[in-house]
Amino acid sequence: MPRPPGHGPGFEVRRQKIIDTAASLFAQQGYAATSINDLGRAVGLAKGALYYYIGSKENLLIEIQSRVLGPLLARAKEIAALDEVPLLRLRLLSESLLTIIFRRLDHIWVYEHDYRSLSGKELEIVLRQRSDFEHLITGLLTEAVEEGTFRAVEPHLATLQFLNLHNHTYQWVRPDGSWDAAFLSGEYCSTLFRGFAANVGELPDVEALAAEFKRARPELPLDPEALWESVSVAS
Amino acid sequence: MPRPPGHGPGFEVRRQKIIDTAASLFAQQGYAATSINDLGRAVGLAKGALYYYIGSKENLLIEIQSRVLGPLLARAKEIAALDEVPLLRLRLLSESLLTIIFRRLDHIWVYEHDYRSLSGKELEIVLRQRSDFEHLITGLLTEAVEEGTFRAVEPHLATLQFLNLHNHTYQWVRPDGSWDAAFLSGEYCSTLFRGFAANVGELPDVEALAAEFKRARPELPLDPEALWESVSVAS
Amino acid sequence: MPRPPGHGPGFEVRRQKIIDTAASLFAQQGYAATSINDLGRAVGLAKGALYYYIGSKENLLIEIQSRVLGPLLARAKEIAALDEVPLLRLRLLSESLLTIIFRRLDHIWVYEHDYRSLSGKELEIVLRQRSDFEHLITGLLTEAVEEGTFRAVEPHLATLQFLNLHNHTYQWVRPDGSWDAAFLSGEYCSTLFRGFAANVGELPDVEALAAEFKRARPELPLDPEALWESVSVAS
Amino acid sequence: MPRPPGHGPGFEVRRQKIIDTAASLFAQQGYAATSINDLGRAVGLAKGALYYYIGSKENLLIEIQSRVLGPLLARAKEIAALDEVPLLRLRLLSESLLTIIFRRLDHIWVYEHDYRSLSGKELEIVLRQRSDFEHLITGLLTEAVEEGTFRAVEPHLATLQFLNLHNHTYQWVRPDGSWDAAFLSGEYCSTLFRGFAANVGELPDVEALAAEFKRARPELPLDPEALWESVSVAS
DNA sequence: TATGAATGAGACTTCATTCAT
DNA sequence: AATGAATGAAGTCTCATTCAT
Repeated sequence: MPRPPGHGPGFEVRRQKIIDTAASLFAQQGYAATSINDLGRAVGLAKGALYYYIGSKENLLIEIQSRVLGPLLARAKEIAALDEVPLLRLRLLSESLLTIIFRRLDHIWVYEHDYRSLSGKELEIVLRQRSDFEHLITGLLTEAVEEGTFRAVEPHLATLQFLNLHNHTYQWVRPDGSWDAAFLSGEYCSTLFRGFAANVGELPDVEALAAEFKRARPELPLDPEALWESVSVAS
Repeated sequence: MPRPPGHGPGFEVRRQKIIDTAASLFAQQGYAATSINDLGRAVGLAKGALYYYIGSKENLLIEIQSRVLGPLLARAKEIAALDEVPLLRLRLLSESLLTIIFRRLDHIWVYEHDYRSLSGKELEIVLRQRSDFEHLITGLLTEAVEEGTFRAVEPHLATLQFLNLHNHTYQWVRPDGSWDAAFLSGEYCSTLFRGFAANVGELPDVEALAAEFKRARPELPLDPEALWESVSVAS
Repeated sequence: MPRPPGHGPGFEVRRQKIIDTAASLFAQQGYAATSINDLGRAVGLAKGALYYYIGSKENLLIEIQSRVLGPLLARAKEIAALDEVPLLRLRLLSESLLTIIFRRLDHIWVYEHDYRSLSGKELEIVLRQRSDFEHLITGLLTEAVEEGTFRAVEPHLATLQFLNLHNHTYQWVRPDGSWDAAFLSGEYCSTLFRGFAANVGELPDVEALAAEFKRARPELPLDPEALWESVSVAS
Repeated sequence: MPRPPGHGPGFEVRRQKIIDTAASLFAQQGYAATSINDLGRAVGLAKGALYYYIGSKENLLIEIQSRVLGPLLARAKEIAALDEVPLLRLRLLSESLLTIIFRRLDHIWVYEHDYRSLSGKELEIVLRQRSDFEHLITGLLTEAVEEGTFRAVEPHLATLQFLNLHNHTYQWVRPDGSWDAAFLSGEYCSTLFRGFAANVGELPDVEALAAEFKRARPELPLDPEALWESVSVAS
């Protein structure tokens, strides 16, 4: 959502910093409870100048949502399309999701908490993207059932369990704590895969596969840092 | 936070109805986005009269929080104290939690979403109660590990998985859908217990135990209706 | 446009006074240049209370427009339907229009000046009503041409001349000056009727007819006071 | 209000174009409702540069007013001083006025609508010029009465009728419609002259006189184009 | 018990204007 | 000659709360 033409080189940089600050404030106090004045104070800019950068308060919310959903969906699609067993792809997708949660906890707070503050059209877009993400997971789970790795769990309900487990993490996680995204992903997947398994003894060693994959394909979609940066600055 | 003495008999009844309505509105639009005017319109009372009943807007939030946490904690303590195997107690606790979620989805929305709108002291109380609830679960999970039913999962992390799975349910559940609390509890516990099991083949048949328990002890803590009503009206 | 139910008896009275004051301020400074604060100061009410009465600033404009157009159109329809010669009806209509202009010069200023500040739907309504008014005049002028009293003037252009002459009056008229609506109407009609006449010598003595009509039918549509009051207070 | 000396040759040209654009925008949306940003977008100039040319927003209004009043008054004085019968001079003046209205409808809208947005001193100047214009007309009408062509109409009231008829035209006229300034002038003057005539049968054939005058003196004050251009660019 | 009326702070946003570069 | 950036006042409107009746 680039601003009208005719902006200096510093514009976009500063704009991104303002959105960063907004995400942080919204995460702490909530979108509705954060005033434009608060934001202005936090970034050291008068209200007028603020609007020069942001357009509107709701715009900030939109930007934050797309900062989360953009990289997430892009990454998820890449992973889902890999030529690997479904469990590995689920494991990679889990780690990507948790990585973003760890990396931008404030964005995730806003994403999870305040998406309903969006107005009609923007809300639709966000909801559709969320739905797209869900369907990718459902697809992978269905594959795992069909190939016999998982017992006959209902794919939709299994998807919801996958999402519950991951998406609620933002409520308590501390990015600087002793657990990181890779570890948590291993734990979550361990629980889910055993829980869904047709036969626990026959489950592939997903952690080994994931380690191998990361070693063999270090460039690709496994470092969320690069993707996040690229998307958020360009958005 | 009951009103000073000297109120007619209808006072408390009407007050509870107002809180019900408030919970519904807050759940739909969010606490911050719901005005006292909205509430007045919804209950058919002018603002002056409304304040006679509610004291303040934040008061409503406090009431709603305690309506959820009161019965939940009371129930959970009863269940944790039962003389049954840990897995059955976890299963009963799971169903209680989900039952409340199904029964009072609007309260849960507010509970999950807007607890951070509380001011210092009230927030502390809520957070402590939440922590108490967590510890009950951690205790049961620890028991299951110690008796060898579960493998050596880290109890705290296992607790968080249990809570993630249950607490995020409010985001998508439809109380009038095809799934009920008992079914969902069975599914969640199936996933978690298999996921945590030391040996899946040796897991007790928790569903059978739960059915037997409900048959043998129909009166006590398994019908959340009675408890909810008693607590919410008296609170 | 009555306010939501549940207002005391003084509400409507005060509301009308506020609209009066608004019309006066808008007439002096223009709609866009008059702030709600100005209005609040003028009526001695804080902003909050003001909005309790007015709903929105644009609402004031709508009310003022309808205060003018309501009585005007009602009166004009009555007059056009009278069983009198076209020239008398035109003369009566002229006097009604000028009477309203004299009586509520501030409303007319707003009506003529700021109708374009209305938003889409409300603007449409006003424009349609204006158009209805025009068509009544066109009808009467056409009658006068067809019966041979007027020469073959183009009715549309004749209508526009009638309206130009009357509607621009608000720009300079002083209600407390030496001319009143009846006099000015006589002058305007004298100019127009002679100007349009097929044969000036054969024109009826419209002033005599008007005097006779007022004497014979004093109750009906010739005293704008009553109509104005009734409409404006009830609106 | 020319800028301080030391401007390049293109300065004045560009400045005039900006005022043109401003007149167009003010006419469409009103002076108060048009922002400097709107103007900047319309002329393709950033705000800083805009201020280099315009000085202030009110300045634009002043320029537009004087663009209308300058040529109008100059022309009117020339015409009033002609050695022709009063009715011809009135007819020529009418056509000049309507020609300007047709030619620069947007300027006229601003002129008629927003002159009250001027501050004290500038407003005075405009009002005096308007008054000067009126007096020229009053003079001609008085002549016509004194020479017996017109009946004993009150010159001031007759002037106001003349002005009402002409000045309200901007409200509905379409410059690209089927009527042009000459035609409309003929119609208006026909109505007024017959309306004011002492004896309609003895009125001179003003249309013939006007045609003759235009043929005999094509160079002078009858083509408003030249005058407009000269005045507006030099102002 | 209940109401309508009033308040004043504060919300989001726009805008004319200035100025360093 | 021109720009992008910044300001601060002011604008419209909402809202939790209070209070006389």
